[in-house]
Parts: sequence; structure tokens; C-alpha cells
Amino acid sequence: MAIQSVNRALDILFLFTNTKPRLGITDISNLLGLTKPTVHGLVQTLTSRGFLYQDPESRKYSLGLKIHEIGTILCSTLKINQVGAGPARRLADATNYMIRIAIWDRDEILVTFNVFPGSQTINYQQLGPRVPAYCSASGKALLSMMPSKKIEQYVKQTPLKPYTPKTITTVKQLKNELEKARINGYAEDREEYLPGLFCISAPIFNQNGSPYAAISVSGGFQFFSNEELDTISQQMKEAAAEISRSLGYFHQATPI
Amino acid sequence: MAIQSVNRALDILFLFTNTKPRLGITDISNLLGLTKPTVHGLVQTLTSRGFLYQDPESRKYSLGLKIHEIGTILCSTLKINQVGAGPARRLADATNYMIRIAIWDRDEILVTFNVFPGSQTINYQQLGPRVPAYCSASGKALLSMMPSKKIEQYVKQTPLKPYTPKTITTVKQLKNELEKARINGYAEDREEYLPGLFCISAPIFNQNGSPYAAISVSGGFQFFSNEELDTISQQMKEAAAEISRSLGYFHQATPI
DNA sequence: TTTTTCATTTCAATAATCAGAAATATAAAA
DNA sequence: TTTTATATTTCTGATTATTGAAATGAAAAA
Repeated sequence: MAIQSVNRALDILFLFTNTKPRLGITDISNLLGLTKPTVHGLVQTLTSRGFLYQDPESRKYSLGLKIHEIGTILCSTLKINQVGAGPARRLADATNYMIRIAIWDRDEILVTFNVFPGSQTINYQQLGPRVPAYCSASGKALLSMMPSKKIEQYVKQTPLKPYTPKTITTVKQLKNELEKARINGYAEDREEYLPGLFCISAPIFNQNGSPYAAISVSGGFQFFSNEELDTISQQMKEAAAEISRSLGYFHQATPI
Repeated sequence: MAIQSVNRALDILFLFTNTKPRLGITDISNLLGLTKPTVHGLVQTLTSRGFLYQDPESRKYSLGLKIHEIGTILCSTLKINQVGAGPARRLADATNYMIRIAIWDRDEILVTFNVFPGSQTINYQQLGPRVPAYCSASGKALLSMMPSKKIEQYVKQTPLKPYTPKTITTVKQLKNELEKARINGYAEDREEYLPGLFCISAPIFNQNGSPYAAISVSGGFQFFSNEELDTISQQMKEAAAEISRSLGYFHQATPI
């Protein structure tokens, strides 16, 4: 049983966009095909709770800051952040690079946690950004561990749009990358999404043994020597394994 | 007219916390004093929209990732971000430090935009973190431009809790800082919230001439020489003025 | 000033939701 | 296996929300 008024209230929230950030009652009424008294009641409720904000001058509405509050709570309730914060912090200090944790969400990579090296900087325990899986190290790390059926499905329905000259745009290239990731235990992103940004990422598994999240090390490409890559990837894989264990994952012992 | 079911749906969302990240129907029913069928309908609606997530195994509910999506939209619809992105990016590249834009929200500082120097790093056009006003450069920059009545009200109802050994904990010290900020045109934060973090921040005014937001430059304290401080604070004040003008603020000409 | 626009409120009929109690379903625990 | 706990569904009268048309209020435009 879906609650009509709740659905409509959520519909109203998603009417606001980059290009239409401010809406009036009549706008909303027209967009949703609802009467003005109905819209007014819903909008007033959302406004009284801080999910909408009414500009006193124009009387137009925009999204309210209470949305940020619930977003912060979402972030702190994510299990991966709760168990990943410690290992990520230690990895940041050990490597002196930015560390991120990300999860797979609707075929994209959603960053859930950011740590910068040195205790003098803030832990961004906050969500975002969202990045296509095929051109991020974490995306490839996760994809490489998914069943081949899922990979086929992914490449079939995902246009490999180039973001930089180095973005992978063919299925063959992508599959090669995934194979390499399976061998190395980590995936790479060599300026495939942002120029100058080089990342490596290792998958994190949950108690079902499914690839659930990924931890990544980001740095300027010029700073990663081959030797450094060996050291850092090793530390990163250990951090990933530690988090996987915290999530209840036990690596299968090799059968005799 | 407040819509009961919408209010209840929002109540449900705020039941989830750091310490209680997963709740069942009975839990929610008890916490809100509602019957189970009522709660179930609301929860199902929120789940179908992605605002809640039900774990298939435990059947418990937690906050859903759709909350992040609406948070992203909130961020991109904020006028201050829309007009501040350009100047902030240029300031980051000019100074080679992290730049942030923040607004005053319920006596706290809410960061709405982060830019890191160099095009190789990502613009965090995302909300958070939230920091007490009295121990952040942006908070002091904004507070310094508020009417003295508002300042009195602020210090009266805000406990000056220490975060570091250098946090300002007396009203007198804070007022001295505000006076200094008014003279300099920017405020400072010398490791008052996080050890090793030094920031300066200049206020941004809206078309009413009210202090509305602040732009800050963050860096390790050891990297700020006096000379550098002069240059950077000047560039920062110019960026702040540019954003203020974009918001419709015209600086009063000095009367003859 | 008058006109226009749109937010807000009113009202009564209609539709949707809720409470309360109880039944059924489902999964974990004993 | 049975027991236990809890999610989910069912039902009906009571409560609450929505519609549609119209009126009022309040600010901006002409």
C-alpha cells in the first residue's frame, strides 16, 4: 500500500533541479497535475520540516538544508563507513595519499568516504561524488570481481562515453583491464575520468563473498613510481582485506 | 495544514542514527507510537522510493541511497554554489590551496563547496562538513559582519567548547577576533578546530547587504608566511567581492 | 494609481489513510 | 522439530486528505 501524500511529497522534492532551482505553488501544481490547495498543504509540511525553503521576498520555494542533515545521517549509518574509517585513515597516513571508499550503486561508483593524509585535514565522511564505473579504479575493481553475466549486462547497457583522451571506450579494452585487475588484485585508473588523476583501487567483500565496496588511493600520476606502486598497492590490498574481514568475509582457504 | 502522513514519513527517516542505523517495523512502531500497519505503509512507500533500504536477510530497514541523490540536487541548486564556483576555482589555482565556500546555518558553518588546487583534483560540489562558527574562519568572518545584537545572542546561547588547545573559549577573546576581522576584512582560524589546520576567510554579502556566505583558504600553518598571507588574503577578498557582486550586492560608495 | 499575478485560504463532497484487533507469513532460535 | 519473534496482510469504522471552484491576500507590474 503506497501512501499517496508521501509519494507526492517526494515527487515535489525531485521537481527541483539545477536548471529549475526555484518553484512556486502554481509551477508545482502544473508540473504534477495536482490542485493548488493539495500542493500547498504538502509544500507547507515540507517547508515546516526544513526540506523546502521559501524565499520571503519572491515567495518561491527551493530545497531546504534539512536535506543535508538527513544526508549526513545516511553517511554515518553506512556500515562500510563505520568499519572502513579506521583502516582508511591508517592507509592515508601510511601512503600520504588521499584515500576513498566507494560502493557500487546502480552501475555507478558512489564515494562514501574520503580521507586526506595527515591529521591536520578533515575526514570527509560525506557522500559523493558519483562516477561511472568503467572509468574509475574502484569501478573496475568491483566489476572485475562480478560474475561474467553481470559484466556482460553492464557493458551492454553502459555507453562508454569518453571523459578524457585516455578514457576506455571499447568493451575489449575494458575486459583487458578487468582481467589485469583480477591478476593484480587491484584496478587502475590512468587519467580516464579526470586529467592528471591516477588511482588504484582494491575490492572489498561482504559476508556473502560479493564485491561490495572498494578502497582507492588517489594521487598525481607523476608521483607514482613503479616501486611506490608495489608498496602502496600492497598496503591498500591489506586495508581492503581488513575491511572485508570486518564485514564478515572469510577468504576461502585453498583446497588441498 | 500539515499533512500527517508526510510528517510521519519524515519522522521515520530521522529515527535512524549513528547508533541505531537499522530498525524494524516494530521498533519504528514503538518509537513513534503508531500502529504497525500504519508504519508498514509509510515504510513501504519510503522503501519503494529508495529513501529506505530493506536488508533482504534481516528484513530490517536502513536509510537508502536516494537520500544522497536529493542531497546532490540540493547542493547544485544552491545559488551561492552556482555563482561561487568560478571564482573559487580561480582562487584555488591562484593560491594553490584548498578553497571552500560555506554558509551560516542555525548558528553553525555549513560548507557547501570545496575546490582543490590543480585541475587534476575533483571539485567537491557537495555539502558538509558542519563546523561551529566560533572556531572556524568562515564563522568568524560572518559573525564579524552581523549586527551586535545578533552577536550578543550568539555568544549567549553558544557554549564555547574547546576542540583543540587553541580553541577560543572566552567571549572576550572571540570579540577581539571579530574586531580584528572587521579591520582586516577577513577572519583567521589558527588550529582552533583541527590541529594543524590554518584558514582565513572573507565574508560574502547578498543583495540586502547581509553577510550570507564566506569563502576560505585552508592550508597547513607552516606554509603561510606573513608575505603570503598578505597576497592570499587580498586575492581571497577580491574573490569574495566578485561573488557578492554576482549575488546583487553593491558596495556603498563612501559618502562625500 | 490600477492591473496582474500568484500565494493562500475556504468549503463541502469525495477519496484516501489510520487505528485497532487479529490473522497469516517468514525466518531465526530453541 | 517446535517455539518465538516479527514482518506483512486483512478488515471496518473513524479520521484525515484531496478535489474543484471560488474567494481573499499580498506583492509586483503597468
